[in-house]
Amino acid sequence: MNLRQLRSLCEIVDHGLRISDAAGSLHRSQPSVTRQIQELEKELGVDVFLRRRNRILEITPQGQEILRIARRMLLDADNLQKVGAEFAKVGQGSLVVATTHTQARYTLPNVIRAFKEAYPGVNLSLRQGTPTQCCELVAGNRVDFAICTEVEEKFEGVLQVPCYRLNRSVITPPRHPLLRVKPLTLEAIARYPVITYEQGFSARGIVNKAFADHGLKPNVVLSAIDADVSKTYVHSGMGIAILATIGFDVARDTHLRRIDARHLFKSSRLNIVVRHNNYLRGYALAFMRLFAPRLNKADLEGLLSGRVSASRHPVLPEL
Amino acid sequence: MNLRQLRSLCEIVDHGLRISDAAGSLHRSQPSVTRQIQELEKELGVDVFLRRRNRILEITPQGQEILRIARRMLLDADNLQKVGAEFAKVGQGSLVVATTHTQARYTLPNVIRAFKEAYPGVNLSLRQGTPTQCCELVAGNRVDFAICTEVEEKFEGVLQVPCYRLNRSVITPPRHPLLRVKPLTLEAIARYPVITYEQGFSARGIVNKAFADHGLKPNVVLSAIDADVSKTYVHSGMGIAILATIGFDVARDTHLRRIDARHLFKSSRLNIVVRHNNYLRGYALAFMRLFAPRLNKADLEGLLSGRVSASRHPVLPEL
DNA sequence: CACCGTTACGGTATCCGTAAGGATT
DNA sequence: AATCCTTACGGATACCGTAACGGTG
Repeated sequence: MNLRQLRSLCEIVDHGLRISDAAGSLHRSQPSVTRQIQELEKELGVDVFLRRRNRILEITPQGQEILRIARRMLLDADNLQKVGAEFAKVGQGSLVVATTHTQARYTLPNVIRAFKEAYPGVNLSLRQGTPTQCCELVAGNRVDFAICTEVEEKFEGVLQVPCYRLNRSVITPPRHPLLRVKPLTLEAIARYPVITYEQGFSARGIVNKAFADHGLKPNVVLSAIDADVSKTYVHSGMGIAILATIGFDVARDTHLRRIDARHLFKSSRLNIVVRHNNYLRGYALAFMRLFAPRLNKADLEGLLSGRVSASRHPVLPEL
Repeated sequence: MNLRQLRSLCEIVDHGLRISDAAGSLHRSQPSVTRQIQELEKELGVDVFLRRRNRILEITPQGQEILRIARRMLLDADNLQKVGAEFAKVGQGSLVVATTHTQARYTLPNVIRAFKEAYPGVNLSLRQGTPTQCCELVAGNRVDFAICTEVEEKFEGVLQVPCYRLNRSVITPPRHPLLRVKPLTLEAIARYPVITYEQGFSARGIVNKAFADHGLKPNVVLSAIDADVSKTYVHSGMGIAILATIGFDVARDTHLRRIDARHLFKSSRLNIVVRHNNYLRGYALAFMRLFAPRLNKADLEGLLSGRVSASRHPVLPEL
């Protein structure tokens, strides 16, 4: 058995069971890939694919099982490379972090500045998406880790480590009638057109639920994935926004007003999202600790290797 | 990178950093093994071993990290073979279970009888040892799983799944004065010579602690690893024995008497011990369920893959 | 000198790509 | 006809084992 064979297997599956496509992506000739699979099947003594006259129809149950293990092995092969890179050139390499707009724009700038200073040799890049997309990137090992609010779905092999608690605020234009409602109520908010996050963000679910629980139906005039877009429309008078408090920048958003609404909406958790059994280079752990200093290296490695499991309801600092 | 290189690495480490020995065990020439390591080091760009003039002194920290991952990959390679065997010949193959004397002799006979009937094609073998030895066998992937009482030490990658609770009884010859002490007390027991398990069994620790907590010091005249040996000496009048209740066979031990002592000694847990990320063939899971029907296949697989973590204090049936 | 790991070399087995074949839509 | 997987074949490559080499106790 052979890693090449396993790579072929995974690539075929990832390309919708088309050997030719897999071959292209592997930079191999197509017959070569065919043979890898044949030899794997011969050695394990099982059919991995269900064929019908020179055509692959589906993967067998055995194949599924084999695929799962193969993927883990390839991930480990990748990990070995990373270990090599880590020790060959400590502090040099690349780091890819997936995150949402809000975090990229409001939470991470300080972290990134500090990181760049500490690790000038690391090529840092951010991939932006919804929390769900971030988790998918982590699951597929396309990024080193993600920083985003929690996601309901479970992703195979993906671990969410809660770091902070995010509260909500209502953002209004200056002299908005809501500014005089004290304390702020959901009923009051529901009287005005609302701008908030799109489906797919946990915030959206929380906002919806809060209103629904009070038998209210907010008038959502715009869903955005982006706090800046939301604020732009608030400023233009289209409505008020319900955003994470961190999305309001006291220094720059002087043309807007913020009303704390933590008593109205459930807070959500801001997580670091990592892949199980993924080797994280030293500077990746350093980035995480810059983001959440309370994280402890040993704990994190325990979590990653699956030896320890995360406590489900830790006390989290607010951001 | 390839699996041969990783196998060489592990074998070298397992043979005390002697390449020649590793080569022998791998059925390869010694230069071949040397080259595997050189190529691995070249490809990863790290020194795995610290050499000093043609002699390997130790493994580098990088090497340690690499070794960990390599071992996991080789385990997975093994798992792939098992998946193959499983589907090629369902219900044929071999199963190796580590256990202690007491379980082999008193708990497992029924399980094994049922198993043999259900899977006549499986070559079942038992390896006997102390609980600690059983865990070591699991850790080293030398057995499929183990059934034994709990051990204090943590073994890397080894998972203990509690299944039953074991109580203690005092075993005496007929007409022993203790038989008239009701209720039985530790003070009463301490007046007589005691036979119990050797160090290394959780029972020994529990027994010692029970006496110590009452400021008593039992007069242990013999430590055995074996309930049958203990009973033999009880019968010969050497003393009374403190054993797991299951170690008393009402039908056959007519020449002995049993006094329930569950109120005096902490019960201990009887666990199934499995290795993390180990593929268990269908009949291995079947064996476990014959032993502990409350085990659920999906749960077990969840545990094995590390997705779920075991509840630490489940309610257990008594055996 | 016995032992151990590294280097050098020649033969073999493996694996790749090209080309051709058979089946399906 | 176009697409897709499989089989066949020649050449390059990788890998193994033997033998020779250099340190070490």
